[in-house]
Amino acid sequence: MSLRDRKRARTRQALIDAATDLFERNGYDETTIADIAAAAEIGTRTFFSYFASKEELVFPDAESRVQALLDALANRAPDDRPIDLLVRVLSDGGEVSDDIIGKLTPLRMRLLQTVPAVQGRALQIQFNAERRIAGILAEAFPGELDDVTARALTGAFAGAVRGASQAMLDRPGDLTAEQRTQATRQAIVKTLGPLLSRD
Amino acid sequence: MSLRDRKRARTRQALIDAATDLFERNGYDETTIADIAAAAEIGTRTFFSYFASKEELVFPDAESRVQALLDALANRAPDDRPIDLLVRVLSDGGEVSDDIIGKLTPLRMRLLQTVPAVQGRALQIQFNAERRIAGILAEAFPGELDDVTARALTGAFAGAVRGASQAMLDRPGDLTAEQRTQATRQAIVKTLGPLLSRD
DNA sequence: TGCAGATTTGCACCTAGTGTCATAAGCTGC
DNA sequence: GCAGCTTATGACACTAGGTGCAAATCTGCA
Repeated sequence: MSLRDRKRARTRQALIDAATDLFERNGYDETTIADIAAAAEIGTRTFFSYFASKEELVFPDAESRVQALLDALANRAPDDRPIDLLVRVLSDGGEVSDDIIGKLTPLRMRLLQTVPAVQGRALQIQFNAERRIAGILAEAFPGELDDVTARALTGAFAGAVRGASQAMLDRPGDLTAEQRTQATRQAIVKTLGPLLSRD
Repeated sequence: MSLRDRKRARTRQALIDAATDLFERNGYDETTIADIAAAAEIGTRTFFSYFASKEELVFPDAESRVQALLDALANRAPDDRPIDLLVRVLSDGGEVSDDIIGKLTPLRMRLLQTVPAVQGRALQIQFNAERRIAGILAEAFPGELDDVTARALTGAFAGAVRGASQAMLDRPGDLTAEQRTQATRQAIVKTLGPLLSRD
């Protein structure tokens, strides 16, 4: 990794850290890009060579996460059905704890529920991921799964996960992450059970 | 309906028409709100008392459509399961041809595929609708369906419909609306079949 | 060291969107 | 049909996100 790349990575991380901090302290809408850039000690204009918009800051590793999902789709057991792959790859709510549960993850949860722009962007990212996942799925099961059906299946599964997760977040009370995951999983099984069981 | 209301409705429609026209002729991004307001002969500031943003122009009847779906959920047969309600209410792709297939509907399709902001907003609208539908569903089947499961089920169905519809749109070729609907329906049945069949 | 290519950044500019406020228009009771 | 209230309108000023451009700066490499 060249000096250039290392420096760039450092600046990028500095932006994420600065933004996380400012969002938490002053709120998302109240924090301007100029603020963030200043905190990371770069020019305002330069910000946009790192992130295309303020929302992107909340999903800094979106692409690598999606890529990880796609890669995970590659290794499959001989008797895997499409749904088995989806379960294995997406069952943990799509929330692969890629980052080491830094300060950003809980913040993101909060912003998802409070800032429309962030929610919209998240849905878009997930939607695009679904498209790519379905593409791979259709490729992996030629004959068995045409692209429209693959898309429907992926959408159904992702929709169930998203719905259950969201409902859990809406539900008040002090539940541990463990409990939430468990309840989410249970709701999905209850919903899609017939699709999951063999024969 | 008072003169005030009629006038307001007329202005609102004028804005939609003007926007539709301008979007079609010059493109979405190239059309400014000032342009639209000028074409509808109102002040730029006044635009925002009719629509909160440019995207909203593309979904002028979103709220009434969702409301129609929610109302449709009310009349159910004695032996309807939750999934039966969802099928009946959402199976036509959520695309109730409420407006008389004016120029806006095909334009919306195009914008959905080309303008990220529009796509994001559409997903948000659908997502919120899912929340409300799930709420009604959970209420309608107490004991049987807790709110998390209701959300998962609604998400799954809506996700399947959305996925299949999107895949159909991605698919090139000159298919009639009829053919598309048919293929979409078929993919959904193929995907969710086990959930739909009784016992 | 010196050059080529990439990065940074200031500057000017455009558009979306909001707050404020004076004015105009519609409504309601008499 | 008029007085008084409410609501809609639009002008003005302003903030913030975002882009294009060109000069300045930095890095990689010979």
